[in-house]
Amino acid sequence: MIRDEALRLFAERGADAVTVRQIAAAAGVSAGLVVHHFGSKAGLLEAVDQHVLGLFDAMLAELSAGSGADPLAPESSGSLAEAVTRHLPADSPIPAYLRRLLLDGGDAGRQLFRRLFTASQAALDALSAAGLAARGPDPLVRAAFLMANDLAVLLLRDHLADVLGTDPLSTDGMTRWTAEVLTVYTAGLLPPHPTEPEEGIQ
Amino acid sequence: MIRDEALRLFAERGADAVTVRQIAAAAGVSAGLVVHHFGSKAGLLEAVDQHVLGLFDAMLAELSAGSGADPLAPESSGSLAEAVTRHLPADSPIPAYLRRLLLDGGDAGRQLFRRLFTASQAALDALSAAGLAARGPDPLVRAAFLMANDLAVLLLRDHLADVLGTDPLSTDGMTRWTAEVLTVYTAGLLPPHPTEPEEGIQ
DNA sequence: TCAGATACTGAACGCATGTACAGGATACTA
DNA sequence: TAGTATCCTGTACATGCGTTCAGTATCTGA
Repeated sequence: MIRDEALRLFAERGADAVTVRQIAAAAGVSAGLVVHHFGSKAGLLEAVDQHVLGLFDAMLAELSAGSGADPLAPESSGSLAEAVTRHLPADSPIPAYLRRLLLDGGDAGRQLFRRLFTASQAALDALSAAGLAARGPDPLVRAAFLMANDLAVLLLRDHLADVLGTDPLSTDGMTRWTAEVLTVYTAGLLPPHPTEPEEGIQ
Repeated sequence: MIRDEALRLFAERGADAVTVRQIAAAAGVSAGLVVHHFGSKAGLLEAVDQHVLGLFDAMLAELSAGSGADPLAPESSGSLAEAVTRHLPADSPIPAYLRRLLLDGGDAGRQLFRRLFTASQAALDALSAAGLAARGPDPLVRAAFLMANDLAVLLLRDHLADVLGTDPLSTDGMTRWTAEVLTVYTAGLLPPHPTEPEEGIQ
């Protein structure tokens, strides 16, 4: 499928760096056909954007539905990264495309971010209502902070994998990351007992 | 100066989306001169990369030196965003360029990220030694988490400004953001008293 | 069977790009 | 004042881009 190959290449290199001819070659067709089906490269890009936004909406819906069912599970803190890891194969181009969408994507990116922010606010409110978290002195900023922390994993995936030695979106890496994040969110950064020294790890 | 105009345009639109002719026009010279001075567009890009990396190193050095002097100050938690805000004019293209460097920049980006990660580890160690934070069960991940949270402000600046109504790298926005982050890092997300309901704000 | 829609190709076009180059202007040295 | 290095311009060129288009194959329905 032309659109899937375009999605993969756009995610990998960015839409500007990919030529219509490369997409056509990857899909095993001629460049003319790509334009014939989508009108133009911009049309193709928009089709891919809409496709990914659709997938994402489905994921987000399932995520918030799931958190209603079991708000005590760690993933109900609204972790997009975890939802991505759980619903998508390890080599899916979707995470990278979401990244591009948030960073380059003009209007689609803003739409996506706003939807995420609303979801993050709702998640924080739900946790607060359940007594599992406080909305804090500045709930808007707290919701944004939690969302930004979550997105950072997506945006910095490659760099983090580089320094940590584990892809943070793999099952193992996610577990490791989530455990640490949960520790901080539960008790903050402070040591449990100020007089008792920490064990030195690494 | 040609290099400064290139820096500004690269930061704004990304290196690939800027032409040598645009840079030349912005600097008030001919396209030929740009190539004459820097050999090629790639050479210019490398020169700008090195320039920004140099500026950044100076900032990082001053940051860690400052944290040694007063490790109790909020900014000594190693906040890159705050260092950027403090040392650079509000309309500086440097934050946006750092963003591009981390996201697109191949080798320079990786270098930058590694340097940041090392600094983050050192900051966490220093805070731990001072009894102000724990290295946690997985210090590597904790250092990465703190750094990623910090970088997220840089990477998502525009989107955050959009939903919050304040540029998080402005003085006001930074104050607001830092206060909330410090609250979470100090006490976690949990409400101070489980039975006592939160005040509803917003 | 046959007409018409649809899928598809390959060549061509205009355009913008990075770069090369020949030469003009300017400044510095002797 | 003459020579020379440096700064700088405008033109030109090859390349690769998105897109157009005429034409061919393949499928669909009556």
